[in-house]
Parts: sequence; C-alpha cells; structure tokens
Amino acid sequence: MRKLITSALPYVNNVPHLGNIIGCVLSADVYARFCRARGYETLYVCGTDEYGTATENKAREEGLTPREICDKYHVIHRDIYDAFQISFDIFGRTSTPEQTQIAQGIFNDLDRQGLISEQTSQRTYCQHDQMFLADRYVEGTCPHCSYEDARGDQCDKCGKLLDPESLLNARCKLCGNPPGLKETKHLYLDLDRIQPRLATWFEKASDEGAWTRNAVQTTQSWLEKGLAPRPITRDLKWGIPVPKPGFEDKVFYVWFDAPIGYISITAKERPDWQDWWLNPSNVALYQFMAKDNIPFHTVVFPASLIGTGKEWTLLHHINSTEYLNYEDTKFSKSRNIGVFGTDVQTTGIDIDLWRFYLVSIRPERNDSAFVWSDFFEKVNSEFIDNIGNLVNRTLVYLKRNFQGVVDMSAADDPHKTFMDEVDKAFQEVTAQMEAVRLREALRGILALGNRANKFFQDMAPWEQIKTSPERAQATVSVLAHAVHKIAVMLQAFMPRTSDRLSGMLNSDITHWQIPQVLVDGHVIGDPEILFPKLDPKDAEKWRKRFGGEWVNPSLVDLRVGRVTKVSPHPHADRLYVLNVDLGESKERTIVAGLVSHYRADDLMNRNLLIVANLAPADLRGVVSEGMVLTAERKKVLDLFDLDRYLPGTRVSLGGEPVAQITFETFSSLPLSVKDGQLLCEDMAPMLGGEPIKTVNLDHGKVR
RNA sequence: GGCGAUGUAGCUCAGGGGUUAGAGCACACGGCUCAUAACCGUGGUGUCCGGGGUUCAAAUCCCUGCAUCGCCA
Repeated sequence: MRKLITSALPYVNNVPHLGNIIGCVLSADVYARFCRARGYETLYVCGTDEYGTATENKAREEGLTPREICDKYHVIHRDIYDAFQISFDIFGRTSTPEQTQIAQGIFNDLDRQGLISEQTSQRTYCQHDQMFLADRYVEGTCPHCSYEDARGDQCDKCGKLLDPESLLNARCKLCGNPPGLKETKHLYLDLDRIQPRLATWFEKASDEGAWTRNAVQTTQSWLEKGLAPRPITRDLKWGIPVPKPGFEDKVFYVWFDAPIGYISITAKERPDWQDWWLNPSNVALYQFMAKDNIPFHTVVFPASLIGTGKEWTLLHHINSTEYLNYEDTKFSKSRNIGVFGTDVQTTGIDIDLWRFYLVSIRPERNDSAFVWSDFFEKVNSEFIDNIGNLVNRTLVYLKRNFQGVVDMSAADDPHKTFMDEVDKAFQEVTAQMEAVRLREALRGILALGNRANKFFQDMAPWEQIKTSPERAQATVSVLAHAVHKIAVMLQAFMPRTSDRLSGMLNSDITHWQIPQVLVDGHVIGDPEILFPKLDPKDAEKWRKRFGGEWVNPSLVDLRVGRVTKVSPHPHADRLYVLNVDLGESKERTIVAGLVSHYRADDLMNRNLLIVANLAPADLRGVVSEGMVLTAERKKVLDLFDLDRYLPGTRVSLGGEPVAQITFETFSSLPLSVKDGQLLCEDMAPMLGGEPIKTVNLDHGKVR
C-alpha cells in the first residue's frame, strides 16, 4: 500500500507558531520519514493556502498585489519548515493553474451530478468602493456595549459575535462611507444530499483508519446535526473563477478550494498524480492537522469528492491533534506571545531538540503546553542524560579499550537476553509508529535507552575487562548494537542526530528494520558529544523574551470605596453613575453596570472594591475614574463584603502600584473567586491582614 | 444560553468494569565510576473532582452537581 501523507495547508499570511508546527507539519514529517525508511512508497505533500479574503485584505494593507503577498509569505513558510528539517516531497501552493483546472473540474462534476444549487441573498456592499465587504470590513457601534469601533464579525470590546447588519452607524472600513445592502447570487454545494453516502463512508473509514477520537466526535456531531447546503462562491477577485454563466465575477470560497490544493500541488510536480489521487485501492491517505481543521477533512472535502461520482482517493487515517498552549496562556500573534517559527533559529538551540520536545509533548488526547523550563528539563534529563550519555559512554569505551572494534563472539546468556530485549523494543516502537502513535513511540526509544544504561551498569565492563577482556568487548559491542537500533529509530524524530550517530558508528542508517549491521570486526568511527546540556538560566531568559507582556499584579491599586451617591446614567439604561469616597480629598465618579443586579438603595453607603488607578474612560458620555469589581457566575453577580473597612483602605498585592494602568493590562490579570475568597492567580490579596470574601458567591470570575 | 472536552501522585500526563491504579520528572536514601556531576537500585504519598445509580464488582458505564477550557448563538 502506498502512503500519501498531507499536512494541513497553512494559510499563507499567518506565520506558524510551535503549535501549528507540531500539529501538522512536524507530525506528518515524523510519520513520512518512518514510512520511507520502512520502504513504503511515500509521498508527503504540503503547501501554502493562498486564495481568499484575508490575502486580499493583507495585500491592500501592505500596498502589494495578492500575488506579491503570497510570494512573500510562501518563502517565509518554506524557510521555517526547512529549518525544522521537514522532508516534504512537494511543498507547493494553491494559486496555480493546476489548482484552477482541478477545482473547476471537481465543481463541474458536482454540477453535472445535480449537487449544485443557487441562492440569492442580501450582503453588505460599498457603493463607493464598488465591492462587497467582508464582515470585518464593516465597522460601527456595537449594539450590545456601544463600543464605537466594533467590527462586523465581532466586537473587540465586549467580545460578542455580530452580524454586519446589526451594527449601528455602520461604515466601510476602507472609505468610511455607510455601506448598503445589495442582492447577490451564490452557488451552494448540497451537502444534505451527499450526507447518506458520506455517512456510510464515514462509518467504514473511521473504523478502518483508526481515526483520532476528536475527529470521530466532531464528524459525528456534524452528521447528527444534519448537513446543509453550503455556499461555495464569494464576491472576490483573488480566487478561482467559477466556470458557470452568470458567475463570471465570482470566485470559489476558500474552504471549497483549499483541500483541493493537496491534489493540485501534487499535480503540478508529478505527471503521475492520478496514480496517487485517483487510486483508492492502492493508496492510503494519511492527513495531519489540528482539531480546528477536522470538519473540512472529514465532511466537506470527502463530500465534495464523493459527490463527483469519481473514484477519488479518500481519507484513510486522520491524525488530528488538540491544541498546544504556550506557558500558562495561548499563542497569540497579535499580543506577541509565544514562539513562532521564525524565532526558533534565533535561540541557537539545535532543531532536533525542538523536534524532540515538541513530539514528546504532542497534544494527542488533551491540550498540552510548551513550557520553557519543561523544555530544558526534558531535553536534559530525558534525552541528554539518557540517550546522549549512553551513546558517549558506549562508544568511548569501545574506542578506547578495543580500538573501536565490534566483537560479540564472547557474548553469553545475559548478552543474548539483552539483544532480544532490544529487538523486542524495536518491534514495539515500530508497531506504535505504524499506528501513528508518535509520542508513545518516542517514549519507547527512551525506555530502550534506560534499559541499555542498566545493562551497562549491571555488566560492569570496567570489572569484566580485568578478568575477561573479550567479555567486556562483547558487552560494549552489544551496547553499540543497541545504540545503532536507537539511531535507526531516531531518524524519524531527530534526523540530524541520527545522521551524526551514523557517522560515529561508521554505519549507514536508512532502513527501519532489524539490521544485521555491526558484525564482528566492524570498526566504529569517532565518538563525540551529542549535545551539551541546556542551561536552565537560558530557559528563563527565553521565557521572558517571548512572553509578551506579563502583568505584575502589584501594579494595580485596589482600594475600598464607599458609595456616597447613586444616579442613573443619562445615556445608558444599564449603567449607574456612582460617587465614590476613596479616602481622597475629592470623591470620584465611577460608572458601573450594576443596574440589572442592584437597586440604587442597595448600593448607597456600601463599600465596594475599586480599581483606583485605571486610566479614566469615557463611558457613553460620562468619564469614569475607576472600576467597580464584582464576582460573577452564570449571570449571578455578587459584591465583596467590605463594610467593616474604612474608605481608601488599600488592598495588599505585594508591591507599589503605578500611577495608571490601562484597561487591557488590568483585564489580563487572573482574578477569580474560589471558596468565597478573592484570588489573583494562586495568591490571595489581603485587606488589613485578612483575605477578601464575597457576600454570597463561592466561585466565579471577577471583573 | 446551547454544545462539547477535561478533572488520576508535588508537577506533566497515560490508562480504563475484575489482583495491591501506572509512567516520566521532582524529592529522599544507598550503590557504581566506563561516561556529559552522568548511570543503577530502593522508597513513599493518591477520597482516580463531589454526590447518587447500574453491577457480584465502578477510577472505568449512567445520572447529577462543581471546577477548568473550548466552540457556537
């Protein structure tokens, strides 16, 4: 069976971070290297996904054409994957003539099968710019929180998802004019009519291909909800023209054409592409991605192919990871948090160590996290101390005492038992690899390293050599054999390291099989230190450097404030305007959204927890000089029990607050209520030596 | 509000109706010296989130609650 391997096509404008890399490209690479070494006919395909609105917008922002943008970013991707030693057979792109031809072909087949329908709808359109506007290119006032610069897809202030039509005072982001609505006609793929065939295929394929759990669940939930026709065209220019009369000014929607990229990228480089993509009985398709991409690969793409009525090669095994987080937060390009592909080389840490760590924390069943201290610890204690030291002590001993000559002729029972164990471990790791359980397989290699170290210790060749040098030679020769096996298996995970081991052993390492190399009389090469240990101090350095802005809780000035006046907000039904005594010469005006939870009388003369050094903000015409903190859980709001304190009492957060912090900075503080007590991360802020309690609520968020 | 995932050792996680529940790391003690202060051995702790149910038997299956996270409206 041939192995056709793909990793999700990264969208061209996004610089991939470590999570993207382990999620698709690196995982697929490890598997592809394994397949080649096993002797399977293997093709590993990837490339950048280039069409669509996001590229058009990016081009406009940077003053380039979409083509230029794609050229620019395609190279960035290619360089990153080169640095990671990703062994693509083909790394292409979707903006090619082959893509157009194949996507249009698939569309025509679907149309011929009667699976394409037309629907007319109203969409936002800018008269001035003569174009339909993507949701986020419409801006206006949020109907929920009155934030004036809300985008048409989502409000940045309150986070609610929006329709562009629901914005008040909507305007075009490009020219500022109010957009109108314009009728437009689009083509839909009738997924509902393909569903029965898709469901049959899914039952069989998910079982035979041993799909990952999240893939099965996601697909099931889509099928249970029932598939609906999905639009496959858009009013854009940067895309594949729709080959149908009446749709000359439209292109295919990216989700329709992106997966077709796998096929066209192959077709561009390989005249025999149909032997791969239209050959289901001889080709097993393995697709790697993170969980957000699942439905496109298990529902939309297979449905498109099934609908054509042709014999396309359909997904055999989907390998979808969960997410990789970063330290105790998420990767975020906009906040500049996390390690991105372009950063990796600047650290000077060997790429194989990155590969090693990323695979060993691969989020296979749960989300996991990249943590710098953990990275360094795992590399040092699990790899260098174990494998690195094993390699060194074995080869140095063999070289120094026996001129590097392998000779197992004096081997007796313990040696033979150990050799059997090595072969058994090798077979177990092989089985894990076949099942694409990469993390387990890597563990198996490390376990073998452990076992070999133990053998070294138990046999004590430094004792053997005194009485029976040939037994000592057999011992280290057998150990060299184990190192060789480890090197063979490491080739999938740490290719350069495997190459170096090949040199040290003076033996080719390519085939993943039980090899009869290192025969008696074989002379090994010169051993060298595999890796120096990583310095934990550097871990801290890099963590700070890539951490984005960490908010020090002690910057916040939290104080007790007594309410002296409560009035309704002149322009907002849900807001109160409070006068608050913070123990200063002048009372402050603070706007609080407590109307739906507390009557004015309830608040009068009450002590509240106030953020006193927040930058003043204009909330619908009233300037608020602080913020009231509340605990909340499931729409139930609660205040803190503070009435016994004097107004102005400062909450101790372990430092001196700064003069002013922004709302954003404040929001990133990890405040919560647990067991009725206010917590900042794990620390309990204190007031007059006591923790701060809520009135009623046990658990909740604080804001 | 809806849907979903997760909750197991100090930490990161694996497992999953059936002996005394596991691994790695960390920790402690002992041993060894070929080796990158590496290696080997020994050791402990667990309300397997709480409650209820099904069962001869539940950490595992079902219901419910709590917590955390995600997606959607």
